[in-house]
Amino acid sequence: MSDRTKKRLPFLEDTSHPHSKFYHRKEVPAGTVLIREGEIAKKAFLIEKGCIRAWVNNNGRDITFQFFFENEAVSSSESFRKNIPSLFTIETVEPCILHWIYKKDLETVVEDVSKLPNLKSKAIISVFERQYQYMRQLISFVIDTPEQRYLKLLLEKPHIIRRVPLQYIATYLGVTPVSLSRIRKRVSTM
Amino acid sequence: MSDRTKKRLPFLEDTSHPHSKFYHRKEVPAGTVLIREGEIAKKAFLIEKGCIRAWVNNNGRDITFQFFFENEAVSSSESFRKNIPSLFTIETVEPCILHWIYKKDLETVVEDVSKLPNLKSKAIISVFERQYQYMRQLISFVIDTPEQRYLKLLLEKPHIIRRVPLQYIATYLGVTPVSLSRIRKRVSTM
DNA sequence: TAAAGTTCTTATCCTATGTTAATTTTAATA
DNA sequence: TATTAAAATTAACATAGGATAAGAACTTTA
Repeated sequence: MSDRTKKRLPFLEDTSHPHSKFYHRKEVPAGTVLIREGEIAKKAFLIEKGCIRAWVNNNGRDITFQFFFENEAVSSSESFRKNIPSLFTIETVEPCILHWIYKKDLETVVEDVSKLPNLKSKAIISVFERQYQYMRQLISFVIDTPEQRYLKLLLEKPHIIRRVPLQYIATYLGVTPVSLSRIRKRVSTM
Repeated sequence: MSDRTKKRLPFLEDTSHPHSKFYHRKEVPAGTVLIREGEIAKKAFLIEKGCIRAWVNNNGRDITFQFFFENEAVSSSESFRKNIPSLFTIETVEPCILHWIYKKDLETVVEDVSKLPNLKSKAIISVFERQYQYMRQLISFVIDTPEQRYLKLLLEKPHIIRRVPLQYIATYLGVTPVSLSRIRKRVSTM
């Protein structure tokens, strides 16, 4: 019997350790949804044991774009930081032992960042922003075709189309310049 | 004449402002390399004016995976943080006005993170780590075929292959389960 | 062990992209 | 403005991947 086909375990008692770094600990079965797409994340998780995936719904099919394993931290960081709906669902793939902390308990971290001297604060915030952009770009690669990525770029970031040579945009979209040229022709005659 | 086809400007004098957030300011022509793939980043940049791309060399061809514009911060953050060779080149697409700070001047930021209480430090470091993973995954999408991504996964993260059902791995690689099944067959008979 | 359900594989057909090369268009330089 | 160079488009061909459906293999449950 492989790890992932073990019988789903019942929830165990909460075995909180008030002095540990993460305050809550629980075993959950495979297939447990920790954060659901569209909801606002209230917890951040640390995986003691098990495997988790992050996925987005694309026309009714779930598209996985990230896996997490032991000793990795997992949360929908933009949702968590900004109180906005999560772009994706976080779900266990195997039965897991998880630690988590509630947003309110972690909030001091986020607040303190903004209290740092200006430059430091800016530096850390820019890392968060960059991460968010990378994630969105990655999700676009797993759910969209090159043509869809081009159309999104045209709609969402027209300044890139205007200011950047086609050859660079092509590779950015994951295709050759020749193919992007064909896509543009196809799109313009629609 | 479009922005990007303006004549390349000569380097101007350094107009440092000791009391500004970023200490150095310079105009550079289009096509200027700010950080070269394989070198260790010593500076972080802020774009006052212009456009920058990040690209990786793939068999002699450059593959762009990110653009940066006005008021965005740019650096090879892993190279910067860990003194390791940069995975990519950072190059101006248009003539740019840039501000930068040297690593040694910013080092207090990074150091201070590690002096934060344990949990805060861990949280911020995990954001850096996550960003690095997103970036690598993104680069893999722009430079590799699905088959190459599968082979890399097999080599670099065999635990994912072992522990995760094929249907999830397929979408993670950007293909359908049917296609991944074909790829596995193709690969196993080589 | 048998039955049912799920996951994975295989087959067919179609289409979009890669590759290479030639041509046209646009931009840079004298 | 003329010349040259670079970038973008187009054409032709080969191929990998998407969609759908059917079959095989594997798991779970009774």
